[in-house]
Amino acid sequence: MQPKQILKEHVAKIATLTEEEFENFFNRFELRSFKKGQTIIAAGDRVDREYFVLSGCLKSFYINDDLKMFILQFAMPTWWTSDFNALYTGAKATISVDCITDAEVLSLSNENREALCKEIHQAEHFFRWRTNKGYVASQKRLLSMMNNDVKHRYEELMAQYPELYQIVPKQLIAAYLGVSRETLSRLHH
Amino acid sequence: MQPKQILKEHVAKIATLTEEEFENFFNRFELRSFKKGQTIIAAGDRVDREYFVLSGCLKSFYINDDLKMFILQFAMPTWWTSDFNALYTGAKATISVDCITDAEVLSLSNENREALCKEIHQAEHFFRWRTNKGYVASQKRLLSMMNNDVKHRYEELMAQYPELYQIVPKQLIAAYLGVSRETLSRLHH
DNA sequence: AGTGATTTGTGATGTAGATCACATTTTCAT
DNA sequence: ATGAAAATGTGATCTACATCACAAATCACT
Repeated sequence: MQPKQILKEHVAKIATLTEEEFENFFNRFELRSFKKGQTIIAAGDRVDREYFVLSGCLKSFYINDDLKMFILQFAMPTWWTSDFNALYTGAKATISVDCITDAEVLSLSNENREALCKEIHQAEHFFRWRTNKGYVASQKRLLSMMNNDVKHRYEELMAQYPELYQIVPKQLIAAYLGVSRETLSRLHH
Repeated sequence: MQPKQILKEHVAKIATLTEEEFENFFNRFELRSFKKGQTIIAAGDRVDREYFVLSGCLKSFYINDDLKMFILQFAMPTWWTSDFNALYTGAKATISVDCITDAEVLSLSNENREALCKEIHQAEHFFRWRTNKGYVASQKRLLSMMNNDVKHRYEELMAQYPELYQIVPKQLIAAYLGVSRETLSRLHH
């Protein structure tokens, strides 16, 4: 499927744009391809774009002072990713984003997003609901983190994204669950 | 300060409404007062309102099968709270909200929020940015949960909301940090 | 296909925080 | 003011998970 079509169907789930409006909407994006392992945002960068995933799998992650990695999100097709704090506030990135597999994305600048939201009421509507959903998902994950043990969280993740098991090295799954790779490995006993 | 004025100043930080627009905006809210200990949303309820805190302190929380409580948010003045998942999806509440102190809130129905967003482009803008901020804060908390030990998280919370120490029983602070009250009590050694 | 790098599994040991039990203090309603 | 209920402190013990160490397996590049 074409990038344009993928985005169109995604947006249509939330907002109603006319043909011309969607034309304008789509034209604000840039198509980009990345290879497995490539970095899209590195900690310390100025961030002025967010990314809509067309194909492949990205990860957004934080690395602490002990060089331990924590994964915020595996970004699969039709997911949005960036360092949203840096993007919204102008602060330097503390979250990095890179490619777990080869990937195609549509990138949208902060400026273009705000222009769209201003020009097209339904675009603002779309971005409001996109974030509403992200917010609810993030709160659910926080609760699961506090409430459930590793095994439970692992099964939850695999139930939701079975495809991850194939694509993503286990140590990254551990970094998402907030657990050591050794403990994850021992889970199957 | 008057409820109207509090809301006006809060909204003005994000969106620009004309006098008439704000008049319409404000009139969609209902002023309500609650006593300490009163329940605003109980798990299992249908949720059709969100709440803007004018005074006092609310908590939103989840209770698991073992009757252990986890606090998602202490809602202080100018904070918004609800079970947003239930509110947005129509599902029954899994999150409850009640009053830690006597409190005054402005309550807004789902219906009225959507009507406002439709009628007033800047209202949609406002709610988009409100959630953007919530989303970023939630992700930060998730990372802190994965990365930092209890002591660190406790100091972080106290640095951000020193007033909580006076107002909120320690066991509730423990329930926010995701730690037992005993461990929190031993932190000061 | 072969070789170095990355990923995974697994044992031994350490530790932050949970749980249980009970005493003490504080709060609140009458 | 007074008694009941709620909140807090603290010792003893338990446990899920971390960390370290190393071996085995898998991946990726020329």
